Amino acid sequence: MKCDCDFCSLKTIFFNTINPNELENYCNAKIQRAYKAKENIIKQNDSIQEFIYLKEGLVKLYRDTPAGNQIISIGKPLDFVSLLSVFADEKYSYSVSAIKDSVVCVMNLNDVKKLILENGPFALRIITVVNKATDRILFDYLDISQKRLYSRVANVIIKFSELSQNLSFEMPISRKEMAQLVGMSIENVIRTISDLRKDNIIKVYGKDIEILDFEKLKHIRDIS
Amino acid sequence: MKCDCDFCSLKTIFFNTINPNELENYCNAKIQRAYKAKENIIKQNDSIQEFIYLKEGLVKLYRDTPAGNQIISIGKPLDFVSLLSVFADEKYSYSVSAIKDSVVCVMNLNDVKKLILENGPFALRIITVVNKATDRILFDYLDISQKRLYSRVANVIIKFSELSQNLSFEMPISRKEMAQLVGMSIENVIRTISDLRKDNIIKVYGKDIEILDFEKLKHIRDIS
DNA sequence: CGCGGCTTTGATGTTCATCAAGTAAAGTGG
DNA sequence: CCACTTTACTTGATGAACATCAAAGCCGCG
Repeated sequence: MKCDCDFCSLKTIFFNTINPNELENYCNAKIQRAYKAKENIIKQNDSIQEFIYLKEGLVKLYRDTPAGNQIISIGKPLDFVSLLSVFADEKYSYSVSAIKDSVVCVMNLNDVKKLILENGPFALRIITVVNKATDRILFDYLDISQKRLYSRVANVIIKFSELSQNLSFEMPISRKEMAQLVGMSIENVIRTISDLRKDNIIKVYGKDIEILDFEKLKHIRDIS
Repeated sequence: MKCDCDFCSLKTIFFNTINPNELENYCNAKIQRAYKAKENIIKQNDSIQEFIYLKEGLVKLYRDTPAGNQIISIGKPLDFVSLLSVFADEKYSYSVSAIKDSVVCVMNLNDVKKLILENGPFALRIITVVNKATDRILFDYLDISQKRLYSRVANVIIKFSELSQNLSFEMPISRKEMAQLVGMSIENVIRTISDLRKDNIIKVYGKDIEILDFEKLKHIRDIS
């Protein structure tokens, strides 16, 4: 299934550096793939052949480690999926799977490399975008590693609230995944959520969460 | 002070993509700077104007946070110093200072960007190198965040031993800096070093460390 | 010499993981 | 559609890992 570049919101991310007649070629080479929730998009140790970005849905980037799964990042629409190590490595050092039903756009990595070789503005654009994305992941990680459970959980709740653009939203990941994301045990994640509920900062009905006191929640995220 | 490109070992890192007559121009635009130990090379929030890499010495990349200094990475010769966010951001989000007396090579960032625009192979090369470096930092961080104090300290000792290419070496950073690097308290870092000494895995005379049982130390690094 | 910073050790308390046990929810086969 | 199984979620109790506090020794430096 080819994607229709004229209506693809992703085009502007980097294709505005390509002249219109060239663009046609790349659009024809680009394909879309749809995934159901929980399906695997990339598997750790797969060889990197494609350049992938997320058009619709929600995905998680995670590593399989001896200590269990570790979630590196949550990917939103317009994020790159084959983000890290695309140009750095031969193999993926992480997996990607769909949290919600998702649609990705795929280009052959060699085509992208060819573009970098031939098109200076495109090269500069992609360096900027990829670096920005990797930086965000690294600094987010540096930030939370200094914080305690309470702040980490508050951080996750705020992020997903912002993602849904609503104070009342459905948490798209399980408690277990929240634990893997903040690097703590399931039980303590749940306990912290319960504490926030008891303090009337949030309301909880299973996966449905409503933020009652956003200022207090932000304060909890930022302290210590 | 200009650097003599013919004898600069850094030339091959990325300048092999530039043709010899062009090279002369860039070499002339490139300058060297020397720093004494503890001097600041980059300050957090400085505007990013230069592309810097380390020719000699040893540096630390760190952030000033409300919870104190946090060391992100140790930079070795041939590492990029203006590593992260060079192309992603306007301002440095971290500081760099010399641990040992150091020499850096500096290019104007606009010159590098111009090279990317005009020289495809150079662009591809620099994407690869920068990404590889950032990836290493991120994945190192993901690794140690799953490990306990014992393993983290073992990890640091091994890294500096490998850096000096000797089982017996002088730890170039203070205990405090070790604590900032592994994200734990000074006291517990010291306690762990003492434990390793008591177990006859290392010998310690202040900053001088000798690894007695390298296999056991690697095992401690890798468990949990 | 004395001051401040770095290092070290012990004692104490906090934060968190783990274990155990139970409830709710969601899938599964008859 | 219901018994059955499995998986997700929740709470409490306990112990391990780690931070913090306190005190003392060491070393360099003005």
